[in-house]
Amino acid sequence: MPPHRYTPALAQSIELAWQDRWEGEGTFHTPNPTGALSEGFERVADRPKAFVMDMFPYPSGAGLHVGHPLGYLGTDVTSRFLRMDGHNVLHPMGYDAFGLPAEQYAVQTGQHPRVTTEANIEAIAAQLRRLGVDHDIRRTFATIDPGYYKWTQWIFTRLFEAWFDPDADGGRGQARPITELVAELDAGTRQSAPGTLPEGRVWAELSEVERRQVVDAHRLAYRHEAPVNWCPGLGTVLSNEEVTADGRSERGNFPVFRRPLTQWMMRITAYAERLLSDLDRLDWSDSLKQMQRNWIGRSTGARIAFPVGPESVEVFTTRPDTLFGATYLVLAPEHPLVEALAAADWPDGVDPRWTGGAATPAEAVAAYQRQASRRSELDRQAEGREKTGVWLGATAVNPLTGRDLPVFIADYVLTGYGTGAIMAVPGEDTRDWEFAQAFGLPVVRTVQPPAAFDGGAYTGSGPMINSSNDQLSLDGLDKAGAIATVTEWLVAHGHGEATTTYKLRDWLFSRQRYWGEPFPIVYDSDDLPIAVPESMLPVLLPEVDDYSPKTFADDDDTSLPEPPLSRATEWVTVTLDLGDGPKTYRRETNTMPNWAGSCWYYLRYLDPADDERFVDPALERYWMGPRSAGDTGGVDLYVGGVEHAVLHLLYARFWHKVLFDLGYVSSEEPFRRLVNQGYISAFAYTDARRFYVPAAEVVERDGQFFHDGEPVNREYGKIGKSLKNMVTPDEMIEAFGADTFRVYEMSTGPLEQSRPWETKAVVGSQRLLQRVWRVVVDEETGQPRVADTEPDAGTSRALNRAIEAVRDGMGTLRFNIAIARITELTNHLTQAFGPGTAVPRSVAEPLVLLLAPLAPHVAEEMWSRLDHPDSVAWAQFPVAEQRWLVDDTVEVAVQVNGKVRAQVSVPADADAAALEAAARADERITGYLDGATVRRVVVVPGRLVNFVLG
RNA sequence: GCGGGAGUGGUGUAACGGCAGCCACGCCAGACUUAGGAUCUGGUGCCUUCGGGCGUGCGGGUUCGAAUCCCGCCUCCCGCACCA
Repeated sequence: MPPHRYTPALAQSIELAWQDRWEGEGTFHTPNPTGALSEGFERVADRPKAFVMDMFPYPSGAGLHVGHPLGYLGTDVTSRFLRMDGHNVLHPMGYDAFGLPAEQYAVQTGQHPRVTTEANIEAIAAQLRRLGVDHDIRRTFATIDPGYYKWTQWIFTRLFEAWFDPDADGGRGQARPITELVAELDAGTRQSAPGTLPEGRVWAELSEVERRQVVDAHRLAYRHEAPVNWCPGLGTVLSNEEVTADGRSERGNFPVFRRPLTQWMMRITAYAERLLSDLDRLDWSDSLKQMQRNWIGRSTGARIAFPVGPESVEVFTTRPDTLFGATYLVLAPEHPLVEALAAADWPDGVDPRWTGGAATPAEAVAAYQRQASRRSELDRQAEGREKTGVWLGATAVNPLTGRDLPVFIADYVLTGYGTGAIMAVPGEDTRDWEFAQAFGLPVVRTVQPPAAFDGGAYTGSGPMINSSNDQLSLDGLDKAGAIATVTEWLVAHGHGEATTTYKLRDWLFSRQRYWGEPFPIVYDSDDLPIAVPESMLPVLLPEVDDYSPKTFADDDDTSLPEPPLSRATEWVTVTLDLGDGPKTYRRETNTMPNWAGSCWYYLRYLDPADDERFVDPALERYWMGPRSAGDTGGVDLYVGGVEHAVLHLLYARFWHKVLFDLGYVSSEEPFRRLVNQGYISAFAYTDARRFYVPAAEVVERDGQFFHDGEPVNREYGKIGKSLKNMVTPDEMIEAFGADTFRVYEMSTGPLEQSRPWETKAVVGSQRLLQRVWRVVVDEETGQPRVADTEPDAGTSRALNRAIEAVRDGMGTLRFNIAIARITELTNHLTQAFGPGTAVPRSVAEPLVLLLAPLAPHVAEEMWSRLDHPDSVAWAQFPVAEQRWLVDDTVEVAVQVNGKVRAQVSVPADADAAALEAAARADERITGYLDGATVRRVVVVPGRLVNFVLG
């Protein structure tokens, strides 16, 4: 074998050497325009900035498999390309390190979570370094660093010290400091939000404590008692986003129960409209935007009040047009008016289906409420959609028909959505139809179904029928017209109003776990919360003897949360001087959810060591600020998994908008462009007993698969230990080198696309790098085999076409295209400049530059051997010369009736007439045209000629 | 059920409405070799009577021309799911 062949061993020694040099020289240090990291900024001052980021990893301890680096490599290639193409590029990395998995792993191993977490971080950092990524490691931090979570706590205090003014910013709504609310309440220029004042009281006459309670109820971070998701198996409560559709925890898959508890909430619902409408301004995939839209769940309709005796029940409906068809009302079992509305006795002759077998309405209600509260979401699912409920013994009145409407409670109406009460229209709603069938309730159709329709509820469109009284007629109108007409009537007569509701709920923010940010909150002698002042931050997580949370049997729904910090009694009770002398306070013992740390980490990369503020505003403007009027600003490219569609990405957008409203950031959105990288899966194999066998040991013969000579069955799935198809980057780097691994991962498809892993195909990428190496370096001497000769025209064309296509592939994250064009160029050079023929330097150098973002180590080595002392990372990326992108002559297809029958070679600038003449001159074409009538000739210069025969 | 996305060789994929399958894996053949899981060269959609014919999930449509645009199906993937 030649002594200087690009073998895995040579690749590895090149890679390790360059990784050391990059670190030693600070090659990837990104200068800030100002402040501590501004050294060297003058070098890049005239460059446009580019902020490229990955969703930072959670250091789990399970180790990386070959799927994990895909996104990291995608941003790395992009970042390196942009740097070479003249940008000041910021490509940082950090670690999301608080949270349940680290804590649970620590519980298993008996180690403090910090110890295991830091070991895991170190392992991932080493793997990332070995991949050759160009992170500016001076900016790396973990969310568990006190210097970081100090500012997470500080941002929490900003949310605590703010309220949402729905009238601000021209009715769009905006966060404002809470002190301004107090001032307006004191001045009498503002009424407190509905439901926040004690019944029948006014602000001016409240006691100091009562006033504080009213103010607390307005805060963006507030305490609230409500049914929450209690997960005994984890010993903590969870947010809606952390509970799966079948009522289990996303982490750990434990059952979740609804229990009323007092918890910290974040008023994300105040931002529902802005979170929804600003999606239109973001460069995100349609599917991701749609997921957020669905989660926010905006629907427009009307609130309608139905009198029930002395009370009034308000319902929300998106179909006020069907009001003439409303034949009963249903309240959620937990609706606050249920007890007040329940009648004392059943009337004579009550339908037995309506009573639940109880002697009185009150008993029926109590029994049904108990049953509903005990049922977990999972049980409801398991029972299917059979409708249950009981009658309250009360009736409402339909404001349009005057008809009596029996009022039921049923668990198919949810407390949390709309008003927790509905008007039931069995003619046009499937759920109401099912309930009406089960309870023998009348059906009135108000939308004319098609003649052939013979189903139950008709949910399609059609003209209104049966919808008139002496004041109003909707008959014959379409849906939109009927909604407008009836809403106008309801408003005019005081029965209701047009309104919008959202599925989005406020974000449950407290967790009863140890391994999270402590709340920067203390309680005074009135048991009311006070924010810890900035000067006393961070509130450090105390050392405790037992950091594991108290967990319970998975299904123990009677258990109550018990935060581990509550057992740190010396920490909980604290004496502080908050401005009125030293007093004793009690610390909040909940911790924040692990989403808190990832809500703002992108900002901290900009100014990682700042102890005076969470980020220097000048740095935020430089890296994140809007570029033009109407631009949201934000990170220029954010790459990560789609699993964060409604968790991290919604929470981070919410915090960012609050920071924007309060004037701390200039950008309106955190992530201007977002791409979800695909997943890498792999084949797995099962033997006759259906057990998985190690995939690496399976051989293929004639389309069949064998393990130890026995036939096995091929499956496809997630890479991991359980399917015995684990492949790690370390193995691949060991066998091929990091550059080959990088090129292979990038060559298998566009970044967004999921793809299978195929180890045997990696050799193709290795061959490519070997061919490039052989084009540039003499395998016998190790010297460059270039000369200052002029390339021929064909080579120049091949080079410039490759440059053009590689640039396009880099910009659109289709690195597979870039690699295919580099391969073509390399193959051309291999053929054109065989052994003994020097390669023109003006071609070899651009080839190395094109390859540099994808295979940076071998590119550095070749660049160096081509006598360039400086890193290729800062070399100028090639720009195509236009004159080589157009051919002198082109091959044009000649079609007859749309079928290609010949090729003719013509000058590239031949006009339509010349092209047609050339086509007619081809003897195969004359054969077709002889004796036929040419009805039409379509000529597209440079592309084709099509003769349409009659 | 609702919403979103995708269906192209044995495989991963590529094609401004204009020559379908670039590039790679695999496979076949050859060269160089003591040897090859190295390297290089050539071939490789299917059928074929060697003229050609057929081919982008299925069926229609628009167009001189459709993988691409439109309509209706089918299949797969993802998200949501008693949200009024």
